[in-house]
Amino acid sequence: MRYSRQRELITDIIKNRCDHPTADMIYGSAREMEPNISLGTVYRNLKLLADEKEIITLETEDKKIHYDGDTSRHSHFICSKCGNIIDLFKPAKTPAEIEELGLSITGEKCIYYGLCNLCANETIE
Amino acid sequence: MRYSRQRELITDIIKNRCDHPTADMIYGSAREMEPNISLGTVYRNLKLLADEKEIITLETEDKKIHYDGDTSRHSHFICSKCGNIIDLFKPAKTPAEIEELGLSITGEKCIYYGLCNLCANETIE
DNA sequence: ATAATAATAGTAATCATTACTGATAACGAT
DNA sequence: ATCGTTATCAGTAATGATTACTATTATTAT
Repeated sequence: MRYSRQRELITDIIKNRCDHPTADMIYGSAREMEPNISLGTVYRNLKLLADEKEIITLETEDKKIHYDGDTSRHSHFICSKCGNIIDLFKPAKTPAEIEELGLSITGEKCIYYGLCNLCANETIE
Repeated sequence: MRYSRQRELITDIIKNRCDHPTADMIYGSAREMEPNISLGTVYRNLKLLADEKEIITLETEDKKIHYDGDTSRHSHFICSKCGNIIDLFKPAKTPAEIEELGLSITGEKCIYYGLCNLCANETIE
């Protein structure tokens, strides 16, 4: 894999964000530094980085892939009202039980749904 | 919500399958009973049933929505080779911990990835 | 520096899903 | 039971995120 300025930029953007941006959002950020960068380049590199396990993908109900630069074991909480994605601490509870079935776990995606604090308060008011 | 023969058929199909079919697969099954049923009808009713929480959706890496007629708390194991989806027992371990953060959980999606038994054996041979 | 070729910008194509439209069917009121 | 209202349907067109394609540019080993 050759070096490319564009890929380094995309990697930096994801690794330095604590939200879970879509390709389009990353494209927007990238254009601030690299105005001519192509959306296709963003998608191609996101897929590359995901294949290399440099980043994680989250398939959500908004039909867009969200990317996460934090590859440590952790799960996510998605607000069912606003769709906001919040990082949760490492759960990793049942894997042992699952491996007793003969299934070897190489990754996990654990998502909980509900209202985030902001939206829960909104509803009350 | 009015009764419709098509919706009943779609509901029956999902509830009586233990796999996690896509809209297209359900459409295929439905056409065996109802040859003129429309793909749009299948999609519309799947969305309706999901909104009513009669069924569950699974957003996976194959970019297709998979549907699950079992709405009881359970998680899924997806083979990263063949994409096969296997039901797992109820994990539901950390919700209490999560709710301590002030987040109220109304649903969860917990997916583990790895090789299913079939694919694991294939690799060895 | 040069050649070989990975990576890019820009655009076209793909494909799951959704929206639209005129026809059909469910069902409460008569 | 028929009628009128309107949800639902079949069929098709549109949408939109993602991927593929192509000519050009940039990286890197020699």
